[in-house]
Amino acid sequence: MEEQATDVDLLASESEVQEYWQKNRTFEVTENSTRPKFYCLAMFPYPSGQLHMGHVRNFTLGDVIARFQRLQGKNVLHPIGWDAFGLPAENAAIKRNIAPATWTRQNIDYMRGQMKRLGFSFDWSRELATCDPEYYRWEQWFFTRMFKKGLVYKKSAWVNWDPVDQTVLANEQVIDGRGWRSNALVERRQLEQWFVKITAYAEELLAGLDTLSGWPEKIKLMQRNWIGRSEGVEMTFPGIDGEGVTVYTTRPDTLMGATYVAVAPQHPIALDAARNDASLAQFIEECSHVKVAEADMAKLEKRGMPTGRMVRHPLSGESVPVWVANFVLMEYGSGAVMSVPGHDQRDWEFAKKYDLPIVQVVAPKAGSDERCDIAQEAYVSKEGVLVNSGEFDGLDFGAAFDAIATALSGKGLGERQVNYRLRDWGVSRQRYWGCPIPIIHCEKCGDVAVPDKDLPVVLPTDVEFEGVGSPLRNMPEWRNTTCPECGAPALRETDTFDTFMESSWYYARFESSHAESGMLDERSRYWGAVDHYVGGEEHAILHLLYARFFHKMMRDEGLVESDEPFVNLLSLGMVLKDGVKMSKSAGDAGDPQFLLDTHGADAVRMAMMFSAPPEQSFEWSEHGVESAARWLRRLWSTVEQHLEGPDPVGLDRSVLTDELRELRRLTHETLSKAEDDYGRRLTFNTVVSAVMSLMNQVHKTDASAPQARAVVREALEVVVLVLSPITPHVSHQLWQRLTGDALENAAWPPVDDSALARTSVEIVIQVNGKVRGRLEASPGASQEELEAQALALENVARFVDGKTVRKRIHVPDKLLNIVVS
RNA sequence: GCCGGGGUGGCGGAACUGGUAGACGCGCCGGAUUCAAAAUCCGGUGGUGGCAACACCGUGUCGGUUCGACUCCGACCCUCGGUACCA
Repeated sequence: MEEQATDVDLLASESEVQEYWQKNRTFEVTENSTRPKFYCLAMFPYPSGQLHMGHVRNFTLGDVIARFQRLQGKNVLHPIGWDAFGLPAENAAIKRNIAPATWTRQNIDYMRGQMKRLGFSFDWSRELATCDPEYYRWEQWFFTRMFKKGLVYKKSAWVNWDPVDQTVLANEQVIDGRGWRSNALVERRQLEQWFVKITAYAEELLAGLDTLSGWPEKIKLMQRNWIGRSEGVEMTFPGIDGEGVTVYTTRPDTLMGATYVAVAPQHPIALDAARNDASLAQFIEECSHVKVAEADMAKLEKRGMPTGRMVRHPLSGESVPVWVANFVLMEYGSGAVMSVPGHDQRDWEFAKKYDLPIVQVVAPKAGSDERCDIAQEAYVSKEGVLVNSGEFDGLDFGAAFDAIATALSGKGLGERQVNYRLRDWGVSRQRYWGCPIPIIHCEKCGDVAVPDKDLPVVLPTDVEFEGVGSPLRNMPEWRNTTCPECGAPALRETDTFDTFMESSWYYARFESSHAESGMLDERSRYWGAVDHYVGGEEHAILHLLYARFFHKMMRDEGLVESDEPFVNLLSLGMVLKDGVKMSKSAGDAGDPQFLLDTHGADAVRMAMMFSAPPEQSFEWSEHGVESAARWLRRLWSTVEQHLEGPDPVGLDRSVLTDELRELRRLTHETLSKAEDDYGRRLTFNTVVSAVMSLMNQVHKTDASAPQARAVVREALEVVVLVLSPITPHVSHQLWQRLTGDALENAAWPPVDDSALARTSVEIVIQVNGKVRGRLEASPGASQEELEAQALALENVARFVDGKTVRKRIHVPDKLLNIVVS
């Protein structure tokens, strides 16, 4: 039936549809709808210059969900904005001598154009950029609330310091221990910085995960592990000739096997000991030339040195040496650990290396088949019982934990304690391109919050930025101010916020778009939590945890009502290019512009959706785009040819041929599958393939008879509608032609269950689990019936004859397995 | 190092609850159309053996559970993401 495809100009057609959307403000939403609300949000992008295929995937997936929910009759909020502060703008400023603000605004303009070209159904009236004073003003306002509440404090923390550029470096700017521009050996330095007490919410952040049934288990598991709640004992090893050392352990049962104590290189006891020990001082100095990152610390060769100090074992009273170890983190716990080389592999290796004693205090229970040879490796199991532990011998893990904790408590040297791996959130950045921290330092009054009436503290944008030193520190006219409390001359804080601050609440601001009366307004009550949040799996921990934390702080401030910001989460795999993730640091690899210009937005969107299911990472290849465009042109010409025929007659189900019944069954199966894939499974690749299969069937159908035309018409309408979330431009045009109505008025049609009924099913016949034949049977055929027919099949008989049938497994309407011996 | 994923034809992937492995598409091969080509349409396509019917092998590796394993369990290899200052 195929004629040659008419040459449809997909590109011209797309700009026509986009003009229509713009003119009709099709996707702008208000809060007074009677339809149920649905808030769909894809993680907003950093304006790095141009979109890459990772963005295309992210926003297409969000758009598909938004458009599907509209077809389901929801009032859909689908906003977009820009995570506009950040490091790359400063890098660009240095490299190209362009102000960060100018560079950022230019990038936003270009990327907005690309997004419009991709046909995303955003409500553009709600667009925001986090570098707008109108936006960050409320972040500053909120920070001062938290400051007054005591959720914000200052403490000293480590940074990577570039001694040549006189600047703090991000971890990614430190390459092999050297500054990326200066190539200077980076040092660790301590600076006074602002922290927000996320640990105060650790328990709630952990418990809240159990309520998030719409989140992938793997994300919740990662967050649980990140928070890292543990139950243990904090105890002190009293000093002999100086200070004692406090340690935290989750294995107090092994305490009698502690043969030394290891402290971080920056631990006070280490620094003190180094004063009279040049080689120790040298060792500590060497340890300071490691990047602040945990991964780098952990990959270090484990090294240590004795401090010469001794402490007393809290129970045995024996002298225990204190060592400095480069793998002990000052910022975790008390910066010291008790070392039990018999029952901790890392301690075991350290003890072997430095010839420290290894004592076994736990042994496998009698009759256990656990391996235990302290000479070869540490025995780390919690299944054993205590030995060599005096009065505690014979106790298992639980009993020993209790007994030793009680003994320590009795001596006043230790207490049970719940500990978290989670650390407080350091929000200070020694950067220019960020939101100014709204604090004023007064010599008399200390750190004072900027009063509401003086907000926002606007970041000056007319700066010379060279990447050396801090521009804000060098701007006395900005920095010098007066104390809001006493009126004396005072200085502004020159640090800016971590950009995770801005991305922790933007979802809420979209709801109360452009509110001038406050951070959020009553519109946030209508929209509530984000119903579906879409974004890359690389944000599984930091961004999503900070946003959950921020939401709870906003709730406790009376700004939002829900406990969690994101009801459902779709965590996307990476789009890889040559095996690595696409990101701003990967340059402009994967700019979709050329593909948009040659094949159009629908083809790019369809190819992207068809490539892989959302959670999966995959290597991007352009090959699918051309074939998607070809497929869409063919769909178009098929619809056109259909419309050239006579007007359709009404569908009469009672007179359909088997072939037409089959096509109708496939049509309604596709409809049913697509609804499930869009709404529940979120696998849009399988929607595309189901629709392709249906079209293959349409092409095989002889559509000359009136009833055939009616069945084909139904199939074409289903194809156009079902595909419309993915290919909105083509669907818009074809729906108009098929139905005479606008696509945005369309509703998802009901599945006709009667069309789904089958007249016969294929049964697979197995012998001993191997497929030996198939047969057609009526649905519901009995096992006896099927077995008789099966044994009549030559190939089945061949494997059964001369053997004894031992068992039959029957899966109704699917399979019969005959087990013989 | 630690935490969390992933590994299926030449390629992207499908198989949803333990029940036909490879749907759908790309690529490739053959055919139609064409003076010829492009475009388009039709057909074939996991490997090995066989004229064929069909058989054997096959979902990273090794082992286990089961009538039956891509799917469940154990060990390992490779790979990707995160690792608190990239966002």
